[in-house]
Amino acid sequence: MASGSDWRAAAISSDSPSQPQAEGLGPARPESVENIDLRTVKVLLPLPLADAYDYSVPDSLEVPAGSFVVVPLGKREILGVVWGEGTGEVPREKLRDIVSVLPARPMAETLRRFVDWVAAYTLAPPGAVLRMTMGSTSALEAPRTELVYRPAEAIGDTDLKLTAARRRVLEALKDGPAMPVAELAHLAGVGPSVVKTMASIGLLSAEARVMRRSFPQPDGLHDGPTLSPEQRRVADALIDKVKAHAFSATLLDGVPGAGKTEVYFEAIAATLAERRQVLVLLPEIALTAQWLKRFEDRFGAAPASWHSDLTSLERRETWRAIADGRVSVVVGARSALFLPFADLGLIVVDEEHDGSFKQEEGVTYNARDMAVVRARLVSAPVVLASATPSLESITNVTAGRYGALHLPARHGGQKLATLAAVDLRKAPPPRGHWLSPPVIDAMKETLAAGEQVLLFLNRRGYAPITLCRACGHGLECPQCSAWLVEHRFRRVLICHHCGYSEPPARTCKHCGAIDHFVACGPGVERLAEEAHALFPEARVELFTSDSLVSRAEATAAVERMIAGEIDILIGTQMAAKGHHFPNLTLVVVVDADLGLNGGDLRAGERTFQLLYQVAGRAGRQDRPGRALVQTHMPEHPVMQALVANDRDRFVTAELAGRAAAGMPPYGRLAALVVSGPDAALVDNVCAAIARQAPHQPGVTVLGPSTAPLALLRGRHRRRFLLKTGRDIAVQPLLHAWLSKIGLPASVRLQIDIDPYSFM
DNA sequence: AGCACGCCGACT
DNA sequence: GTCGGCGTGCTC
Repeated sequence: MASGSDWRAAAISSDSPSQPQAEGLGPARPESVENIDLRTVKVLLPLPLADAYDYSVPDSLEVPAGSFVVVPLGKREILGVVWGEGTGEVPREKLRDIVSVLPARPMAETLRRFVDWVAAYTLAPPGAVLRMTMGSTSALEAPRTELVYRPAEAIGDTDLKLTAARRRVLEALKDGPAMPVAELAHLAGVGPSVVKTMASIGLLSAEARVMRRSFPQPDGLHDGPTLSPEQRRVADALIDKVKAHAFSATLLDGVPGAGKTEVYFEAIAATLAERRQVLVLLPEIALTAQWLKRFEDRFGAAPASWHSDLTSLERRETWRAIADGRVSVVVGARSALFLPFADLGLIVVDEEHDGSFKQEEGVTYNARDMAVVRARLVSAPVVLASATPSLESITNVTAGRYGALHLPARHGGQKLATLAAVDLRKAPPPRGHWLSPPVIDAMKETLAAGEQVLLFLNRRGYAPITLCRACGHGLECPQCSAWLVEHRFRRVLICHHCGYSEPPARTCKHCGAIDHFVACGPGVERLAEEAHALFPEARVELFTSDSLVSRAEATAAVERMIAGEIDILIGTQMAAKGHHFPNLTLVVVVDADLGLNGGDLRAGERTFQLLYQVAGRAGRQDRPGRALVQTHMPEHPVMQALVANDRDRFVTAELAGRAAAGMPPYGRLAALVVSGPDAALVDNVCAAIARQAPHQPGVTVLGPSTAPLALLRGRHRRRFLLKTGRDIAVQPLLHAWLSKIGLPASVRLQIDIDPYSFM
């Protein structure tokens, strides 16, 4: 895992701002005799270092706070940001001069404070957070240039060389701007070599021009959809918040189809009218062609998008355009939160309940929560939109920390799907199969009516475990303790945690038995096989991150589904998000218990959210859909609320459980993961950590336990869970506790504040 | 994050 | 004998 969350680096950093000055030194800047004429500044580097470094400033340079500067570090030169006055704590002989200041506008103070805030909250080194704001390492490299050509000043005595082609080139340039080769050659109807030759013999002069991608400007002037009176009221309330130019946090809550997107689009239009910038955060998976099309229909142009598959050139162009204020709307996944907006006027977090806003590696932040922090720092409104708000947000509304706007279901809108549990104890599927008889009957009816079926299962691959029937040995990843998952279509065994893969073998390494491997448990591929066997005529398709590798493939699959070219769609989480399939009338949750029993705090919440979304989307006006939920525990309160599709009842049941357990949102959690290649050494460190564990009211330390993946990428892992009351600040507590622990170099300690996944 | 330094295995 | 693997430590 990235060393970005190595707390040792962070620990020192959160100390030093409060560190008293050395004795006898002046209050603001130490001024010992030899330092009196030396200007120094703190420069934060985009590296996981403990803190900013001091550098001396040559007389010729002006370096206001926020300046992007090149500084020497060891024997290389890297880009950093001036973070403030020098500390004066570094001996003069270690100080080195800043090399240069980049001609870019300095990083805004609000963004610098945001970096510090996120670093302090997540206990990550500030440099690791800074790195996220720099977008890509090359974001500030000199912009690309291209050569443009204009007629040379004096061409008097070169008449003899003016061929017809050359004349056309000069004609094309007459009175117009200088042009790059390709454009000029095209316009003059000549080959590029003509232009090049003319430049080399002095008929044309060339100069370098900065290339800048231009971004189309969305505007709010296009006609929006006609809003219902309720939608208008909610939209107006959001517009007022935009116009206030002040911080506010608002939960925008409404069932699927109630018009949340249309309503926050109105707030976006209002922000554009104020000539300020907008950031829309979406879960990676929800940034779909459908969403972009809706945006373009309303605003006449696409927003700038920021996601993981941008090329480095696109990243650089987009980053700079945002910093220059040439981009007015950015839509992106969580990392877009760290972009250098010139004048941010509104943040929207759509699908705010979605777990993918939580970054699990490196700096472990939750983009939804940090969006509220950034909005506060820039004095702008933030809107959290969801049909199934997270329990955290619901609690924040109840406590008065966030406002709430509710969109009622549209009158005459589509009917909700009917939900029913299928008790797997009473109607079990045949051995080795996963679809129960009632589900198969429902599938038959649906297919007979020419309608579509979605089988939902959150297990990739063919089967979660492969066992040897002769000795019972399961196939495990050699680097992790996770099972290897068979991907039968691709003929490989894959570790879903580290990506390790190997070809399927016929011989068991443990007992030597040949061809005794057997797949255990359900996976989407196996489900596809079962569906195919049951309905040989039906067109079955997989919708998973393994079968759809690119954005384009995913889009194409969605289009095939809408066009009715698929009868049975089988998918993981990916299939459940953001799509509306009008002819889909049966949704089957193949194993709802997977979500309820994983020892995962939010499993029930996720299952509920999934079903609620699905229930709101399946079917159409004349033929409402239905959803069948296969479970072994239909009497579980969460399952009952789920089948009743009763959000309030679910929230009440789930919150009661959380309160009883002192879990979020009623308490705070932090996970500590200790890892290293030597298990005994890791255990020693854990023993030391356990000995120093804080004892105070409202604080519980659980662990050490072997982390759910006891061996990950060759490192043995142990986990502590720190549980405290809401009123306790976790960071100082962790700080005081862990600063007493000496860590051997090979052992790493990672901290995850507000963990999501318990894996 | 890089990059060097350092201490153990197979070779131009 | 050295070339080179990556564990460990440092960079104002």
